[in-house]
Order: sequence, then C-alpha cells, then structure tokens
Amino acid sequence: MFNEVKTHELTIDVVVFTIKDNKLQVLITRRNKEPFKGRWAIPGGYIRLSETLDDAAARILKEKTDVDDIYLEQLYTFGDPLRYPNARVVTCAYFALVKAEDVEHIFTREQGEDVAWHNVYSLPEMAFDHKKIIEYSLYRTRERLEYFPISYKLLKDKFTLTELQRTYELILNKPLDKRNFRKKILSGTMLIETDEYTKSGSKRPAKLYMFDPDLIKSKKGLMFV
Amino acid sequence: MFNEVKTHELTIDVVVFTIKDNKLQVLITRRNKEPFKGRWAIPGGYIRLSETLDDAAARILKEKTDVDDIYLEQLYTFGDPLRYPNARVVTCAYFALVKAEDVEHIFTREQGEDVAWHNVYSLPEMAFDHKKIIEYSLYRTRERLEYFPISYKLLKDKFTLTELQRTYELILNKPLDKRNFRKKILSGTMLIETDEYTKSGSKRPAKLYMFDPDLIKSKKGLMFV
DNA sequence: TTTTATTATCGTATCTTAAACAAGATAATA
DNA sequence: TATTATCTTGTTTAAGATACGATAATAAAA
Repeated sequence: MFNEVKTHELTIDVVVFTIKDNKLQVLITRRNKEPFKGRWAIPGGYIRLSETLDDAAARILKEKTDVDDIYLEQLYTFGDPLRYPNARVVTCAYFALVKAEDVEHIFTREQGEDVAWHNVYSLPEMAFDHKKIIEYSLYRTRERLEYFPISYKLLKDKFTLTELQRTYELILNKPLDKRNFRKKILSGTMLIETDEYTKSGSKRPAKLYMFDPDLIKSKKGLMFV
Repeated sequence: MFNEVKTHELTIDVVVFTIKDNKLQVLITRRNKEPFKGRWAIPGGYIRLSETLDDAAARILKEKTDVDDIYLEQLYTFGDPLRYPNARVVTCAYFALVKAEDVEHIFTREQGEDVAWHNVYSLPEMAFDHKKIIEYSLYRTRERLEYFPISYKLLKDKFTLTELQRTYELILNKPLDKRNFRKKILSGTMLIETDEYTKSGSKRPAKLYMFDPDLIKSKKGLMFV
C-alpha cells in the first residue's frame, strides 16, 4: 500500500495543552485509518501551498478545537525514516496552549468520542512517535515558562494568584511555595492588579489579576521567531 | 520554469560556525544557478529517503567541509511560501560548530573561491532568507552557551582559559571579565586541568585545559533531542 | 454571636549567584 | 637586570532564590 514512495511528505502535528479538572491535559484523537488505526494520536494535517507553517498549524488546530486566540510555537521537525511505517513522512511539530473555557465543547474520553483530553502525565499508547513529541512539548513549555509569561494563555482573562501558581505547578509537576511564588511574580511587571475579587465560594475571596497586554506585546520581541 | 509546482520540497540548510582569524565566521557558498545566481548562501541539499534529518545535515556538511566531529543541532524549519521564488521549498535548518584546525583547507573569500568563511557580524547580501537563518543560529548558539559547554567544539582539544573566554566573547559579542569568567568556568566540573602549558610564545605560559569527555556525555542527556 | 476552618496575604533571615574591581607571578626580550 | 606582556588569583557588594511562620479575612458551623 505504501510501497514505492518516491518523495517525502511533510505534515504538521500539533500538541494542544489545556488545564482541565485540575490536570494538565493534552488533546488526542483516535485514528480511523491505517497505519495505527484505533490508536491515539495528536491532531495533524497537510500544509497548503499558500500558507505558512504557522498558518497551517493554526488552521489544523482551529479545525479540531475552534479556538483562535492561542499560544502556538514551532517545536521541532521529526524526520526519522522509520517513524512512519512504509512511507517517508516528515512532520513539523507545533505545540499550543488553550484556555479551558474555550474548549469546553470538546468532551472527555469517557464519553467515547474520538477526540479527547488526556492527562499528560499518564498518556495511553500513542501512534507513531507522538509520545515523544508530547514529552518534548512539555519540556519546551517548561523552558518557556522560566522566561516568558506563557501561562496566561491557559487561564481566563482574570485570575487569582493561586490559580496562576497552580498552572505553574501543573506544568512543572512540582509544588511551589506560595509566598515565594507571589513575591517572584509580583516583582515582575507582567501582572496588573484589578479591584475585583472572587465572589465565588466559601472562604476568603482572592484578588483578581490580569496580564499586562502591553508588556506581553513587548516581550514577544524577545522571542526570535 | 518553477510554475505549476504541485507539492512542497523539503531541503536541509546548515549554518556552519568556526572561529578563524580571531573572528566568529560562517561558511557561505556562492550560488551557481537560479534563483539568486551569484548570491551567497549557506550550504544545503536534499534529504535521501533512507536517512534521518540529522544524518542528512551531517552528510551535507561533510560534503562541504570534510569534517566529522562536529556539534550539529536542528534549528528551525522555515516554510514561508514566499521564501523561495516561484516554488514551495520548505527548509529544515541546522547549525554546526567546527574546529578551525579541521577546516583549514577551506579558503578565504579573497581567493575568489565559491566557498568562503565570512564574519558573522558583517554578512554580505544573502540568498533567500539565509540571513535570518544565520541570525537565528547565532541567537540559539548564545542560548546554548549558557547551559551547555558547546564552545569546546570550536577549540582544539587542549586550550587555555583565555582561548575559551575568547570563544565566549566572540559568540556573545561582548567582553567578559577575566576573573569572573574563570571563577564561573572553574566552579563547574566540565574542565579538567592538564599539567601542560603553552610552550609557545613570549610571556608567561598558560595552563592547558580539556573538557571532561565523561561530563560532556552525561550532559548530553540534558538536551531533550 | 462566637467559634472554627479555610484560604489569602505579608515579612524576615539565609544562602547562592552575579558583578565590580586590583595586584602579584612568570617567562622572554632588550 | 629592567622591561614588557600575559597569566593567575581574591574580596566586596548587590541581587535573587530559598526556607520558614504568623496574621488577616471570610463563610460555615455551633
């Protein structure tokens, strides 16, 4: 079926992270054709001749999740001849961060859909080299987190410091000291304090913060690509 | 000539750095065909169906420089539809560090060859998006330098601390304090002190150091890919 | 109303790391 | 022997990271 392939194919695959049910989750889809039919995979697709790689990744993501305002970054290009059985498919992998509130329409695995969120720390068997791609995405996200406030892309526009800390803890997969976290975050200038509080539940209300949109724009200049 | 292209082509381009004549230099070749005939470009080529992307980059580099023991890392994949005139050519860019002593057979630009070393801080007009690729390679090299002793790949096996500091200064493009540099480098464990000295010139001899090969091996584990 | 439980908020002491900075030691040469 | 150029070394200060304990605000329970 895949014999006698004369040339490479180039695809895009996208690792999509969100925080849902207090877990860092990744979007996976069940393959409905060979190879690896029935196995879970990350969303992917082909590049149109008129679009950039970034545009292709954004389009593929929008087709699956219907979200626009996302953090999307090229990760790495995987081209091992053995990564795809009986064909030479090179894939340019991206990773993305999306807000949970924007993807509530994507159901959970239990409901038997072929699109699901899954805890990144207990992945099922994955097709191709997709487990490796997800692990590298996580690694890169951690790297980014040290220099760049990407975590706001996982949160609602207004959030408490505890919620922000929780995103850090889920990404880094380790607990952080509350006081030191606040000191560090507030010593920077990326947060603006609102005069609103969580009116929600029991217990003491927490102040809501926003990321400074101007600062986020200027920081983007720091990233080379 | 390039009309009616139906599919993408995928190429490899390699930015090769070395330190030569006390300058950080990059390997460029003069194009002998369209597009951009006569313009300088970085070495590149096609990927064979049986080889990994890393292997392809290493092969292309060896064809141009005839060196094997190099630092080679995938940089980024550039796929803007407009980057290549009248065709859709996506390129997976790599960058490499080679020792000057290994590439002495590659002549300098003055001799009219179509392969030349050129100071990375004063590049000529380049074909395609190659200037951008070189600049990003430099940026990435600086990033790597902070965490990982890649600079040894630019040096002879045994070197003085002053020589090592000079490679840092050329890559970072700024002077460093001698005492702080030594303190920082020696506080790590990557260097082993030999009992040899530069017997060379006038003035006080300097002790020769080597990178610890075991440590370099173990540090490699820190890099994800 | 008082008590209790829970979360939010604030501060200080300590250690580590980065930055700034000057003088003596060694070998060749004159 | 004096000169010269390079190699080598240590201290002080500031800033940032880490560890750790106490208080304030609120809602629910008593």
